[in-house]
Amino acid sequence: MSILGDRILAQRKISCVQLTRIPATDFDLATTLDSGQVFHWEKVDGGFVGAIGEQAVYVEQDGEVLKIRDGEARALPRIVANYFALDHSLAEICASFPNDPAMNAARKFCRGLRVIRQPKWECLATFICSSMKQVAHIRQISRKLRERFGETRQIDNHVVRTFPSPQRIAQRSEKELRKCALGYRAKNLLVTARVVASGDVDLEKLGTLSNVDVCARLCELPGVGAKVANCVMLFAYERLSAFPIDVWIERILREKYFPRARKLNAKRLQAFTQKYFGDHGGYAQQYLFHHARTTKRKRKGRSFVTILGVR
DNA sequence: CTCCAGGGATGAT
DNA sequence: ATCATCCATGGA
Repeated sequence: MSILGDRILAQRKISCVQLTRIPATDFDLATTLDSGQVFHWEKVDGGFVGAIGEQAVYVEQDGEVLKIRDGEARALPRIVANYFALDHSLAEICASFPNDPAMNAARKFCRGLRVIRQPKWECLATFICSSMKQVAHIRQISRKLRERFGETRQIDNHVVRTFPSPQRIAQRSEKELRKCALGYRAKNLLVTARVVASGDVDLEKLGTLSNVDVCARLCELPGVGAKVANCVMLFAYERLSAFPIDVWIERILREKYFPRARKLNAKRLQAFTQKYFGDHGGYAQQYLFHHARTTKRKRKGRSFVTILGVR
């Protein structure tokens, strides 16, 4: 038989066999990976490849089952289930959302979206790089950081790069980091990496602190303000009440919850969201965010004129 | 081409 | 205490 034939057989064996199945009810993999909380997963034939920490993973969804590539790691099913937070009781969480038109529309639209558990440094570093960047840009920055400074992993015939450790980034220069399209964010990432690498701030230990204390400690880091801190709390510290307010969410809040209101500064908005959205506010926020960002095409009135006017 | 993006730090009122 | 400005970059 020809070499090509052998190769095809080998490939078919890899892609059809050796997939571990884990139950995943109330879960939508593609929606979750496209919801702007994680930025490095890449779509490949039928599924996605990416890294969970240091481990390369292939994962695809078949109804209420996740099929994952069983690599060397015995604990991979447990790692995947933990990463995608399959233990969150999503039905209860969604039922706890406020009952209002915007929230109901988002809840219906985002069915199966879960707030995942990300590695702390990776999440912190990525969101430091996220300021004034569109999701597509953040994906590109994440990819460049991984390509230049991360480590190579292999899953099937795909190459996956891990996110570089704080030590790894700490020993680069600001100029090197700027080559990853970071702009002014390079210095913030570099200084934060050096603070974390030095042990001056222990990201794991912050997990034992209260919400306000975690937020305060994170905000001491350069490039970390209220919004980034809340993203890290929500996506890496499992503080499900953390409610990040970015330009999208602020627009939604003003349009849907405070139509023609004056005197709405960031502090008042933040106070409202904590009280109104409650213990699972972070989930509610993520649903509102993804719904708005995904259905942005329908901007009304003047925008159509603008769109038609430009070529 | 212009617009704007999962903001934060700084200096001016 | 609140508000305005600047900061770099590239996809849409």
